[in-house]
Amino acid sequence: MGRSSRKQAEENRLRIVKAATALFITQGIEPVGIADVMKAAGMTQGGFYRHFTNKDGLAAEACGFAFEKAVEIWKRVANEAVEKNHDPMDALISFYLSPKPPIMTCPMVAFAADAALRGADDPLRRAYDGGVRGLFDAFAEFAQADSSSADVRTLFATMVGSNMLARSSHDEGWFAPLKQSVVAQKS
Amino acid sequence: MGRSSRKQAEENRLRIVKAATALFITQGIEPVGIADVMKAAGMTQGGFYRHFTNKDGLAAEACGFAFEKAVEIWKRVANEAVEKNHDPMDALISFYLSPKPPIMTCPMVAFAADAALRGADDPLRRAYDGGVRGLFDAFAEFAQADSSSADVRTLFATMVGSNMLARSSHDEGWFAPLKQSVVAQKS
DNA sequence: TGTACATCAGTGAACGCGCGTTCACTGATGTAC
DNA sequence: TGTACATCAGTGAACGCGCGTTCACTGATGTAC
Repeated sequence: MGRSSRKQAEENRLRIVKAATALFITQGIEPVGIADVMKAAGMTQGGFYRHFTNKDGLAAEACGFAFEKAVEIWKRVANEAVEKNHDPMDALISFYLSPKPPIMTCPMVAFAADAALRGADDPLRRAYDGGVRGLFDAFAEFAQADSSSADVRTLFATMVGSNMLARSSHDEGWFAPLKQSVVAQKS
Repeated sequence: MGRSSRKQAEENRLRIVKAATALFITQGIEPVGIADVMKAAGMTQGGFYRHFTNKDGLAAEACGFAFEKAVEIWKRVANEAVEKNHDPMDALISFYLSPKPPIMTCPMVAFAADAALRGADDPLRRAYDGGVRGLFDAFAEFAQADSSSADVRTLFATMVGSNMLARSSHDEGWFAPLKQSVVAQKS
C-alpha cells in the first residue's frame, strides 16, 4: 500500500466528504460510523484522521458540502425554467416538493435536529446557518420583483415545512397543497 | 427502600415519562441517557426496566405524551381566544411562533429527525404520525369555514417550517413574516 | 383481624457491546544534494 | 539525472469510554388462609 501522492490524497479526501454527505443525509449523523464512511469511500477507518481532526469536523464539512450542492442544483433548476419562459419559482417549488428528489433530500431538513442542539460557535451549526442563508438567497433571487421579502420568507418556510412534514410523517399529502395554493394565488 | 405500592409505582412511571419528555424535547433522544431520565425522575437507573422494555419504548411513549400535551395546550389557547372574540387561528399562530414557548418546543420539530429514520411499524414513528395528525386536526378545527383544506394544510406547513427554521438556524427572523402575511391576507 | 409467605418496585454494581480514537507499522512519494 | 533519506497517506489491530441492559439483592406491599 504505502503513501499516496498529494493529488491522490486530495481526491481521497473529497471522496470521504462525498460519501459522508450521502450517508449523513439519508441516515443522520449519529448512526453512521467512521468505519462506514471510510468503507463507502473505499478505504479503512484508520486513514480517516489524516484528513479530519474528528467526526464532528467531517460532519460540519459534509453539511456545508450538502448545502453547496443544493444551491448549485436549485440555480440550475431555476435557470432552466427561465430559459423555457417558465416561472422559476414554480419550477423550484415543484422540484423541491417532488416525492423522489433526484439527488438528495434537503439539507435544511436533514441537519436541522443536529444543528439545533449545538452552541453558537459549533462548526456544524455555523455550516448549517450559512447553508440556510445561502439556499434562501438562491431562492429569493428568483422571486417576483413585486413580492415583499416577508412573502418570500413565508413561501420558503412553507416549502420547508411541507417537506419536513411529508418526510418525517411519511405522508405525501403534504406535498400537493402548496403547489395548489401557489397556482391559485396567481390566478 | 423495598417495594413501592401499586399506586406509587404508577405515579413513578408517569414521572419517568414526564421527565423523559422534557429531556427529549430539549436535547433530543440520543444524547439523553436512561440514567439521566431516572435521575430527573428521582430514581436510579436500575428501576427503569420495571416500567419499560427498553429506551425505545420510553421514547415512543414520551413522543406520544408530548403530542397529547401539545393538543391540550393548543385547544386551550384557541378556546380562550374564541371566548374573547378573537380569531383562534391568529391566537394559535402567535402562540406557536412565540420565541419563548411557555412549556415546550413543538414535538413535530423535536421528534422529526428520529421519526423520519424509522420503519413504518416502529412505535416511535407510529406515535409521531398519530401525533402530527392529532395536532393538525386540532388546528383545522378552528380554521374559518370558507378556507379550503389545502389552504389549511399550507398554513400549517408554514407554521411548522417557520418554527423549524427559526429554531435550528437560530434566526428569529423566521417568526415575524408569517404573522405579518396572515394579517395582510385578511385585510 | 392476624399471620406467614409470595411478589415485585426500586437499588446500585457490573457487564458487554459499539464506536470514536490511537498507534505501530508499511512502503510509495517527495526532497535534498 | 541518480541516490539516500525523510515524510506521511493509508492499514488494521487495539484501546477505552459511554451507555443500554442485566442481575443479585432488599424490604415493603399484596395475598392466602
